[in-house]
Order: sequence, then C-alpha cells, then structure tokens
Amino acid sequence: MTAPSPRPRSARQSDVARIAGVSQSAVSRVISGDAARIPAETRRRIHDAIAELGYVPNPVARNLRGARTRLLGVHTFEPLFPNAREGFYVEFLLGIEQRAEETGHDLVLFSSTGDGAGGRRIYRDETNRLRIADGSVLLGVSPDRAELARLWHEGYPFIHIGRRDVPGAPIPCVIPDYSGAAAGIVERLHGLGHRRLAYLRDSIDVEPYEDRRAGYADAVTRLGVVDRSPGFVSGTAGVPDEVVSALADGTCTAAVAESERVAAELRARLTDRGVRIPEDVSVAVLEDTSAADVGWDDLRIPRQEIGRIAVERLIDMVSDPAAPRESTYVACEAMPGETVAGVREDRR
Amino acid sequence: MTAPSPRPRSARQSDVARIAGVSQSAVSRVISGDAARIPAETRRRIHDAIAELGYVPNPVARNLRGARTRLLGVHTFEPLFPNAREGFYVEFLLGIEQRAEETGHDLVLFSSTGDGAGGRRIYRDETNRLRIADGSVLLGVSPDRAELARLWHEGYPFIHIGRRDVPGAPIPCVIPDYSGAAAGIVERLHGLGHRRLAYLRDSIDVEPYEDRRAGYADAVTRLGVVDRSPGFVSGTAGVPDEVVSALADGTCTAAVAESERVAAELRARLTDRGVRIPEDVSVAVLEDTSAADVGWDDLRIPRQEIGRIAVERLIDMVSDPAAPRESTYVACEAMPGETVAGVREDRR
DNA sequence: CGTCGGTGCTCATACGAATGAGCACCGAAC
DNA sequence: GTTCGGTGCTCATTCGTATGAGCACCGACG
Repeated sequence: MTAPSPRPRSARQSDVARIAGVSQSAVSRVISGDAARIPAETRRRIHDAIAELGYVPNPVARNLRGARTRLLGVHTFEPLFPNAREGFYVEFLLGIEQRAEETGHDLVLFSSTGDGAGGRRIYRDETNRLRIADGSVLLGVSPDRAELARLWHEGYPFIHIGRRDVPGAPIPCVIPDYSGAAAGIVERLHGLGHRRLAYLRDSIDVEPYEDRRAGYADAVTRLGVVDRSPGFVSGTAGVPDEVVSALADGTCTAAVAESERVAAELRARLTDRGVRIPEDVSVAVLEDTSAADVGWDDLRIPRQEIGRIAVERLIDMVSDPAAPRESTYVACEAMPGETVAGVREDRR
Repeated sequence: MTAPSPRPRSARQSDVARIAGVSQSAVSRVISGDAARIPAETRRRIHDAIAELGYVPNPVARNLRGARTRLLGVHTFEPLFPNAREGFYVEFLLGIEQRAEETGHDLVLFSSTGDGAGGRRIYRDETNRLRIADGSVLLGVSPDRAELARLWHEGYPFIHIGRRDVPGAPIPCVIPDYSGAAAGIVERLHGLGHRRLAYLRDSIDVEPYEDRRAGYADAVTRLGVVDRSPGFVSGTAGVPDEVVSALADGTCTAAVAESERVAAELRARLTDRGVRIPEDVSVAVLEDTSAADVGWDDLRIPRQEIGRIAVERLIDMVSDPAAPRESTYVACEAMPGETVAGVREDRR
C-alpha cells in the first residue's frame, strides 16, 4: 500500500451534503451540534456520508468566522532553550502547558526569527505574527520596546512574564515579587542579628533588578539597618574593594548579592582573604540559584506557577477584551541555604 | 492612558482600500508582494493607510486560500514534560525548534487533551486538530493506533519520532537505530573477550524494544557468541535467578540489559552476592541513562538531531505531497561507561 | 376551511484575503 | 486614424464553514 499521493483535496461539507442529499448548511448544523431541528434519520445519513468520505472539518475555515482559535501563543525573544539558561524558559513553559491543557487550548511557539537577523521579532514585514493565536504569553528580554508598545496599542491580548516598563503602554505582566523577596531576606538577616549590610549590584539594568534594589532599600530603611555599600542604588557594579574590606574587618556582617555571578565573585575574594561564609560573613543571593546547586541562601522563583497564572490571566483577557489589564505579582520564597548564619559574636 | 478596550474590530484590507482610494485587491497585491503593476505613488498611499489604521493581515484568512501556514505541529501523546521523564521530550523539542527557526516555521504544541479524559487524541469530535499546521511531528506512545492509521489515510503530512508499526499504514518515522546500537554493544563486549552473554529484557513490548532484541540476536549469531539468557526473545522479563547465578559463577561474563530499570535490579542482586561490576562481570544498558548519571555503559540517543531530522523530513513532505514517505534511521552512539571491562582472566 | 405553530430544512451571506481575468486608458507605431 | 502593447488598476470569484432569515409543508385547532 502506498501513501495516497498526490493528496486528494480533502472532502468538504458540500461533498458530504451532496452524498447525503441535503444542503451544506444542514451538514454544518449537524456537525456543530446545532442540530435541534434535524431529525435522527437525516443526521444518520449525514454521519454516514461523513464516514464514507472521511470528512474532517477544516479548522482554519472554522476560525475565519471570528470564532476563537483556542490557540495561545508563546513568544520568547530568545530561542526557547538557550544553552546558557537551560531549564529557564522550560519551567515557565511547563506551567503554561499545564494550564493550557486544562483549559483546552493549544500552544503556538513562535520560533521563527522573522528575517534571519535581528533576533526574534513580533512584527515581520508589517504583520503581527502573533495574531494566529487568540492571545500570547511573552517571555524573555525584548530587544525592542517599541514593538511591545505597538502590540499593546493594537489591542492584541498578551501578557508578559517578568516586569517590562514601556512608556505610554502599561503592558500587563506576571511579575515575580523580587522586591518583597529582597525585603524578606533583609528581614531574615535582621532577625539573625545583622545590622550592617552591603549590597552588591550586577551590571544589568533591567526592571527585575530595579525591583530588587527597591525592596532592599525599603527594608533597610524600615528596619533601621545600616547599608554600607558605596551608594548601592547608583553605585558601582561588581564587587568593589571597599565592600570586601568592610566584610573582612567586620564593618559589615552580611552581604546581599543581586546575582549569582556577583555572589560567586565575592566568595572568591573573601576566600582569598581567609574570610569564611557563613561563619564570619553571611551572604544571600537575590536570584534563583537552584540550578547551580551550591547552597546559596537565595530565593526561588515559582516559574511553573507563574506560567500557569500567565495563561489564566491571558484567557481572561481573551474572553473579555474589556477586562482590566493589570499586572500580577507572585510571591517568591526565600530559600534558606548554607551561606547565612547568625552574626559573629564579636561583631554584633 | 488606558487599554484600548473594547477592542475595535481590527482593520481589514477593505478599510485600507477605502482610505487609500483603491480596491481591496490592490491592497492585497501590494501587501503580498505581487505589486508589479502598481506604481510607487499608489503603493505609498496604501502603505500610509496601513500605517494609519495599524492594519495587520489576518493569518487565518490567508491560510484559508490554501496557502501554507508555516506552522508545524508537535503532538505529544503525553504531557510535554511529564515529571517522570523530565528532559525527555524536551530534548527532541530543542532540535525541532532549532530547525523550525532555521526554516522560518512556527510550532504548534497540541497540548489540549480533547475531552478531559482518554489521553491526548488527534481527533476530537471527528475533527483532526492537527490540520491547523501544515504538518506535524508526533512523539510519544500513542494509545490508539487506529488514530494513526486514520491520519495516514487522510493524507495529512506527519512524521513520528520513534518506530511505530500500524498495519496497513506505513507511517513515516525517524527512528533511533537501537538495533545497530545493540549490535555495536555486543561487538564491543566480544572485542573485550566476552563470549558468553546474558540478555535481560524489560516487560515492555513496544517496537523500540523489539529493535534492541533483534539487533542483539543478530550480533550474537553473527559473532558466534553464546547467549545464555533463558530464551531472551520470548523469555521472562526482569532478572531471573538463573541469569544472576550464571553471572556469579562465570557461566556468563557479561549482561546486556534492555532498560536501566532492569540493569539497576541486576546490580542490586549481584551486589548481594558479592559480585563486582565491572571487575567480575560487565553490564551494558541499551538505553540512554545519561539522566541518571551512574556511569552505565549505555547508548546515547541523539535526541536533538532526531528532532532536527524529523522537521527536515516533515518539510519535505509538506512541500511535495508526492514525495516518498519512508522512515529514517539515526545512528545511536555506544557510550563507554564504568560498567564494562575486559573479561576476567580466569573466566575466559 | 382558514389559520397558526411547529418541523425540517434551504438560501444567502459573512468572514478576510488571494488571484485570474479583464477593462479603461495612454502613447507609440504603422 | 486604427491597431497594438503596456500600465494601472478593478471585478468577481474562491477558499470552507457558520448562521440569521425564511420558505414549504404538515397537523391541529377553532
């Protein structure tokens, strides 16, 4: 038996109708359940004809009438599984897929680049590629905010995972609450007796880091803790010498690092000076370091849950275009590790 | 600024046409590049109107005319990332995504179950859900071969990852060459001096395991090696006592386990008897055990490459429906580990 | 016997874009 | 001055399905 080629044009409702001796609309009604006034006998004839022809509705044509496609888009601004961040997007996707499955949606992964260069774009030769889907989840760092603004103005339903600020276009996001998590970590250090902290910033200036800084700053002020970083909000990136010295001599008793990269650098510098973590100095990281598995006190981003929530919100937007489009915050758990301890007795 | 809601019905070509003072077809021609006979001035007017209205083509309508959607489907018969097989499908998807990106395709992940129960099905109330995509990659273990047969008879372009035999429907697959890999492992054992082997089968009876058994059986015969498993082809699943004894007393010097599960059981049983791997007995596994990371001599399934090849083949089928639809074999690398060694001197 | 209410459908059109055919006009060539 | 060829579009139709409106028929009721 050989493959049926050249593929015969698939049967359509009109073919079924001809065989069953009814009109195309009768077929349509029977198929789409609106068969209230079609008697069993006719229905049977139609079903027989369907079986005979192996008729299968064309979903594309169905959708044309303005019905929903029940497709949800997933647009990542970088390849879905960049090696550098293995497991990063995938975890969000896991939650997205779960919720999509539960709500009877399929997903469209927008993997095509657009035009070879310039990264993944939403608009390709003036057309919004996302439009096949009823709405889309966006994730990753967009290289081009104007695109997001345009998308928003178009009224297309979408939700962004992670905070993204675009002037003039308050795009709805699902946001890990880095600010609250940072505050929580400061509180924890405070509870352990730490009163003089240092903040280590990375050189990245995107929204999520701003959130961390804000949360840290608030908590420091609120608890009356002293921050000794060299002007952490506008300050230097990386691990300045002053901070290493301050931690070594007890001027500071704990450090809060924005990213694992900075934390690792700090650890190296402290080890050089013979300073131990956590015996001498406590270090917490404001990032999910579970992949590295080195025991940092850090925070956990509930990626799966965030994915689920994003789909949830997206479906709301799709089903009610007039619904409010606000951002949602999702709490991050502070994860105790092996790098935070009570303050050293002689340094209280 | 508030979200533009209720969303205005998006502009269409006829709206653009009205504003630009031309006909809808002129707009269509300009947009779809067939603008040979439209002068620059008119084109400009049309583009201005497009910009003014924020017009965006409706991909669904486009597709209706029979054009390609440039969507490729990915249908998994189980959720994409079942916890039990974490990283299993994902690796295929990685390759699929890469190739899709390179060829300018987007992916549709068919995640919706169909009707709540009964697993993921291709046909939902008599409609082939895959049809939105130009063609689809199927992966996982289908609960229902009749569905595959129907899909094939329909002439829908699809390719299955992993071998799947359906009577009357020679469905095209991309198949890890388990048979060759099993033979390779037997050859390797033979090269190390092993002459009396045992084969341990799992209780699963799907095609991939048949391939392993066939490859093993061929190699054993070809090399004149003795197989001491209790009738491995029709034989008992799991780890029979006879096999453990044969390995312990030197009747057999090496074991080939179909799955990691069986291998792990064997290891436990041998350890109980004080038999060491690989000093006393060599053990190889005919499965990719890289996830477990316990040093088995095993084989590696080039999942990413398989994904890429599947997309490649699928695109061929889509672009030429008359193309032959055969299966493709992909070689698996035998991966040396720490559980195979030369045969013990006194057991040659 | 006329009318009314149901039943069992059909008709016509919409959805949005693509496209073969063809019309109207213009300048040039014979 | 007629024909010819090219330009610049428009017209009409197609894709496959869904759906509001409505037609024809039948039995029942007044």
